[in-house]
Amino acid sequence: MAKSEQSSSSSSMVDSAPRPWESYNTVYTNAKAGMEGVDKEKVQRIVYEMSKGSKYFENEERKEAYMKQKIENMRNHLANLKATDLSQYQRVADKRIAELDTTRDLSRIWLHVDMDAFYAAVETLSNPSLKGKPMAVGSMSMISTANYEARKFGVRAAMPGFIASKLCPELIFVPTDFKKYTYYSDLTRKVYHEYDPNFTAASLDEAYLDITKVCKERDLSGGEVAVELRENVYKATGLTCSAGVAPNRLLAKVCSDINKPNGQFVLPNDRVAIMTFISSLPIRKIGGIGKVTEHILKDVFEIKTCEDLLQKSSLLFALFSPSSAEFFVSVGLGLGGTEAPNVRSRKSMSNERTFSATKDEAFFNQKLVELSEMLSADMEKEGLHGKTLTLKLKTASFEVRTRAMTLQSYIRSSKDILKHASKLLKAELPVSLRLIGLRMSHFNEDKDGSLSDPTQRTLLNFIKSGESNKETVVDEENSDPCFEHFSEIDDQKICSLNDDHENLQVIETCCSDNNNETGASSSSSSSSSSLMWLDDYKCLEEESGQNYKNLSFKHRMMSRKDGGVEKGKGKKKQKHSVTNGDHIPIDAFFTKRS
DNA sequence: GGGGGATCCGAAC
DNA sequence: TTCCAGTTCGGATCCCCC
Repeated sequence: MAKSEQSSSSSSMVDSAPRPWESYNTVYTNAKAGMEGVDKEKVQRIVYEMSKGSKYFENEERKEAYMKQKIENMRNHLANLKATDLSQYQRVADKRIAELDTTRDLSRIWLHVDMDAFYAAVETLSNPSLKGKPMAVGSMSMISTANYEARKFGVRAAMPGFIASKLCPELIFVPTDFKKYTYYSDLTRKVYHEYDPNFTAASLDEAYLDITKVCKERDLSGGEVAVELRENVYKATGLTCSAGVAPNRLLAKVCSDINKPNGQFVLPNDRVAIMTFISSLPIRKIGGIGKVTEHILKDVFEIKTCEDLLQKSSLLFALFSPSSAEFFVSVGLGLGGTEAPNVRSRKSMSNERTFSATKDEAFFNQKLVELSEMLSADMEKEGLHGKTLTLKLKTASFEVRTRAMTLQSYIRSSKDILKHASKLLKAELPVSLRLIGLRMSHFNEDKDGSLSDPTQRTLLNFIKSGESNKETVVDEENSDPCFEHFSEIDDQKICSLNDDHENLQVIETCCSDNNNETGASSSSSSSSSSLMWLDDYKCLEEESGQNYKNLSFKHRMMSRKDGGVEKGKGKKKQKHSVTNGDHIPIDAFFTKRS
């Protein structure tokens, strides 16, 4: 454990000296595997002190103020809700929760594999002298990943190297070598293929496998398959990985993080076990809930765990869009994707480069030439032509701007890209920039003019179209982009057409059953003790000292007195006034400042 | 009023 | 000393045009 040599640790600090770093929340202070026991306050202080006064810091402050305003607006809106509105939203929420719960599929066994500190592990493999030493892959400006020795100092991915270096002066930097990582990634994928030929690679070091079939055929449990697969990955690569086994992908992903590194966790295909597991799970553990969403849910609704998402469901339906609210409650129910995900077609392709801030237009033009050539080459590799070109700029003050144009015809050549990109850039001059990027979207594949895989059409599109036999090329513009999180929910919409719902009772009964049931079991220990999450760390139920089992829906938020809702005023048009029954989309709470 | 383009934000790795 | 990435995708709103 890294010891703080200057100030004492947060637990023993009792003086009232100002500690401004406490409110400087960066992603670096969020717990990540291997970072248990890190002196969070020390990390926060160092990051704060090294960032203070920089343009980056000023931009972070702007973003923070923006988020605070948004939270304030949401609170105001919450206060304006009438009791009648709330009970209406409660009915909507309860109905939806009951519908979602009836569509739960416990028939599949999903496995999520995650290589341990992948880039760092590969580098150590090719240079064993790095073993046991704190090491990061990346440069002084940015780190891609850090090994577990470095994480003990608070060093982690996406942290600038100079800050990491301050946190851990002995830190060894190794430049990134994607060729190497791709080679090892391919080796792991060969192993995955043996267990599920249709596995989904989420990145170079992560994959989802449906192991239902292999479990059945070989009469093995999910945990046994995971053990074997991890051994085979190790044999093939010399690298360790962690695995999570669960009835759906969302839960499998959460599970793979529990016993990292070189461990695994199995969540049984049992409703009670799932509800118990999910109930005390911090919302930030869920893929799709990041820093901002976590902040909003905590500050506005006092939602910290997935159980809270169910208990505050009426408020979520009142203040978020239906799709967001549905996502939140489905998380509260422990639902996730169980069908093999559709093969997705590429939506966009981009590249961008950061450099020292400058106003040099000749330099900008040179960058545009390079980016155009790179983009053109990448598009050629995949046989794509694009119609919409987006120029991305980051100013010296870290403000991000995008400027897009949709052309009459599809283009690919670097000459064409450059011509249009230059036009877009010209309109922004003069400007001091630190990044330029180009993105192409709205593709037309040039192989045969159709999408390569007709199954790319999402179920939602299918349902929405109301046509079951349409064989024409999918119109990408009409496809709903939200199937990533909601595909399973969308599936469920098909069977959620009846209006008479007493199903809530079912949930309450089942949840109260939790009182006497075990939640989850670790494959290593086969322990039947319930797992609790406290302050981002897991512990046994007995350790928590909290009663987490009450999933009752009785705790309803009381409506508060009406108050003025300040609407966003900014570049964009103001939203229409709030009317009864209308949800407020999240961005409506923004008060945009240029 | 709806569709689609433009823009921005959030998230993940 | 160094001084905060790159890529991709989805959600949502605004705005213009038909």
